Amino acid sequence: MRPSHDLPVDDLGVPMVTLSYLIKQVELVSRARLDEIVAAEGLSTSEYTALTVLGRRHGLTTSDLARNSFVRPQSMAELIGSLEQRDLISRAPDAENRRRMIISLTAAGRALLGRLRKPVEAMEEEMTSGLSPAKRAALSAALESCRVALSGARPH
Amino acid sequence: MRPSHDLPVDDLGVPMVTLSYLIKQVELVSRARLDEIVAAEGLSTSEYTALTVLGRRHGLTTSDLARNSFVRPQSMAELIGSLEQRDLISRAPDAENRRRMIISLTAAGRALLGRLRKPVEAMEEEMTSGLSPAKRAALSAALESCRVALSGARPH
DNA sequence: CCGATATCAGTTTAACTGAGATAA
DNA sequence: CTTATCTCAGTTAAACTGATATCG
Repeated sequence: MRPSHDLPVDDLGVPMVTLSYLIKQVELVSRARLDEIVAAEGLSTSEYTALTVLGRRHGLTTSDLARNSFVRPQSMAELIGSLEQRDLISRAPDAENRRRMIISLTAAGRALLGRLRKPVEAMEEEMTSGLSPAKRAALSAALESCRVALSGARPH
Repeated sequence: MRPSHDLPVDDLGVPMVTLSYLIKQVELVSRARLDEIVAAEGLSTSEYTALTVLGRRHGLTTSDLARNSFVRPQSMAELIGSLEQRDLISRAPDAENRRRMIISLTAAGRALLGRLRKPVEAMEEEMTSGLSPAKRAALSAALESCRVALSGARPH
């Protein structure tokens, strides 16, 4: 008899890996690759991620980015300050709420993202090389479903 | 005309989110939930993860676990030392290689994993509540394919 | 007055690098 | 001789908490 504290097993009794463990493992390997790619442009992966979010959505503040990355505003402020010093982003007070400092990519920031586009796409191509286009699309859709189900957040 | 440094867009010109970004986002939300769940038993998510790996595979050392989590052996040694002090794991020299210290779960460690099984499963159920069983299975398979494609392609 | 944002300051944590001993 | 493991020690990086000011 199997004790109740055993890990979940499949039909053959093989210990199963949880979905969150699999997600973490894929995140670890893709993160390691991304670290190398963006380091060539002097960026950390966290900085790169912030830049891509800023390239996709407009009118964001440091606090918005902090919530997006599950860190405190003070932590994100340090990262943003570094990007600002390097002229990859700029900030300007929101006309409607002068407490908010709206962040924008500079031309240099957009150019940097442009240089990283191909190598990042190549890494993702390699990562999904075992999947048909349909399965890859299903993977993205399933991940988005997981994100929404757990956070209740609005779609991108 | 769209400058070459623009981010990828879909057929409607909507900026697209990369797969690695989606994976990171799902990892962030599931990680936040897992943090809360395992904190009830005085664990960090990293500690919980190490315990689940040890519950699934036998004969592992600190260095093995470090490789699995992409950290240095010294970092994993600190985590393992803490689990050992709490009697959740024990270590014994490998008979065939007395330099290796093989880690095993103690009865207390297995019991702890047992107590966490249901709440963790409940979180994953919630995360995949928008997916059919077939789609959830496909998600796991696709993630495993991604992991192998990226990590199998490189030495070390 | 309250809530959100920004910012300054100090602290903690979890990783890191380096060095040295031992076993196969 | 080389490589892998373990361990001790110090360092760094990136988060954290706390406090303060301002805007709406």
